[in-house]
Amino acid sequence: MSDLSKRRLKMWIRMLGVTRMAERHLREFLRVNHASTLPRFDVMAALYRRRDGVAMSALSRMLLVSNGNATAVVDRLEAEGLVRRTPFEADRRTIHVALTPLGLERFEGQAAAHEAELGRVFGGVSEADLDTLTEIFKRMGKT
Amino acid sequence: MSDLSKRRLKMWIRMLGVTRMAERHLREFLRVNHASTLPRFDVMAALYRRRDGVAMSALSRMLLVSNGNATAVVDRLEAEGLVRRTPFEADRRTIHVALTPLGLERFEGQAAAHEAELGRVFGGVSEADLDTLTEIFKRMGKT
DNA sequence: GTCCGAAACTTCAAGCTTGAAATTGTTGGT
DNA sequence: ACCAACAATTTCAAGCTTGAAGTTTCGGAC
Repeated sequence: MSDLSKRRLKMWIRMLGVTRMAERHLREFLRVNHASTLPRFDVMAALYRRRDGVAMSALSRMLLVSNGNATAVVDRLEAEGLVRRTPFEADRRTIHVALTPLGLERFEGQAAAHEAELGRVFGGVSEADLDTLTEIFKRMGKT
Repeated sequence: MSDLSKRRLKMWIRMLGVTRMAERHLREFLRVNHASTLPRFDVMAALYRRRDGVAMSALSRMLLVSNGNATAVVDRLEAEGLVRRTPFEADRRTIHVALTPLGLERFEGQAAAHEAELGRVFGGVSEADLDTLTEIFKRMGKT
């Protein structure tokens, strides 16, 4: 195998390591301080950005997870009263999901804490590195 | 919240996106072409690097997963005959896991294909970006 | 030698995730 | 109006993952 493909592999392994570290830290944080989980937080964050509600399919596309997965997480959030499903009249196949007032309140509490926690996870990263990463990831996303 | 913390959040979200894309692509590749999964591949890769076998605890530390998780994946690989558990005489609490000849053969077949597949996933990334990322991730790992 | 705390694994329940199959609704061609 | 293809969602089985509790073993204090 070429040297280039070895370098790709090395980069990927390191990237995976950093991502797992950060996820582990954030999962622990949500569990201990907010009795929640990463997938729940992700769903609520997506619904927070689209306050008017989104279709289930749009939700799973945003989060890059399968449809069945989105259904399962939304089921649990709905059972806890944090999220609401509303039938969409114009097309009765689709269902709109949105945060309930309780969900909104709960999420806003968690979001600030989550943002602060990221400071603990990535505190050692220089501002220059931060912006370099964002730039490169942005380019990668377009491919 | 500070501008800095917003930039951290932005970086993290993009990083997560890229990682999920890549994982999804690789998972699909392993499923279709090798009837396998990412966790199985990860375990076998770890065992390939430590050909003489490792303790279960060392394995889960390498992979950044819980002990229970390592047990479950090794159980399945063992049932398929790809991996072997050997009691360790010097300390009967620990168990050594190693690839079987079949597992070794199977992994070598997959590893080259996996490396090639990474070329498809990260083909659009310039060599300069590749090395920049590796550098930064290396620094991040040390924190 | 005995006991107690720590270490290495496994087990377990609950939740997460996937991909495929099933269900229900829409739409366009005829 | 029919119906076949397609689209949105849910259901399902299987596998993944975690954190906590349980089992066995080790090692040091006494």
